[in-house]
Amino acid sequence: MDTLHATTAFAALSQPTRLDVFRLLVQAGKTGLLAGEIGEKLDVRQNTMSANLLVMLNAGLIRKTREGRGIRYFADMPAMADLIGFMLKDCCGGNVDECKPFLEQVACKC
Amino acid sequence: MDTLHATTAFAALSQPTRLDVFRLLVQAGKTGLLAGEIGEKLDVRQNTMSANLLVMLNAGLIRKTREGRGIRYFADMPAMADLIGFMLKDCCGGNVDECKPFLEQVACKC
DNA sequence: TTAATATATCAATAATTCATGATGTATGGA
DNA sequence: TCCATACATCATGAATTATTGATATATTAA
Repeated sequence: MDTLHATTAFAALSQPTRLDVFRLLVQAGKTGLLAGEIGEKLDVRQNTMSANLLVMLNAGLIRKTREGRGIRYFADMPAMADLIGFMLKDCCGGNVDECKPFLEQVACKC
Repeated sequence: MDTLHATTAFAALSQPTRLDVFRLLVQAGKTGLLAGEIGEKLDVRQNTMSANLLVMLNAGLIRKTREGRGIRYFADMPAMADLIGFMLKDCCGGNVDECKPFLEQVACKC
């Protein structure tokens, strides 16, 4: 992870449709979603959705596999973990006490 | 946190100088940094830095307090925790086993 | 092979974002 | 009060990004 990869990823997340797509895929977990399902859920035209999915693919935020006529998309969780790690590297000046309440707030609830 | 706030925050992080600023402030912790110090460390002109700091302020990623002639900036860690929480809401389809390795990767090392 | 379905690509316009020079404002010191 | 320091704002042109209609490609079914 470097600044270029990170800014590209954040740019991909900085557009409402794409952020919605990413959150849907995060919630879908390993099941993922077909491109058509995503477009239908979010009420976005086919070519617009395709362009947005490509932006997210290029940013390394999502992955895809063909499935018959459709293409199934997944959130790339390790990539997201990398991104968060890069952003928060050496956080809080290395002070654990300062950092702890932050970590508790971030922790996943599932 | 909603999609508008989140996309605004990600847009703020999608530009190299601003991402560098945020990471510097994360590392600075509660000490923060003066605007001038930030510009000097990153070799960015005064008005460009001021504009970029304003974008980050408006995005809710950083805070500031006046200190004599200078202005001291800080990363807003609770806001960042909110943002990450919004992005990862109901992650992994609620499946703890699927989620656990992700959490371990994200965990702060300090 | 022909048609239908699912998705991707292309070209073009509209909108947004960026860095910069110039200038304005706030604070502290002489 | 006058000046220097520290930072913010404004206006502008250049570059990037987003959406869309039209079209192309890949897969499956008839």
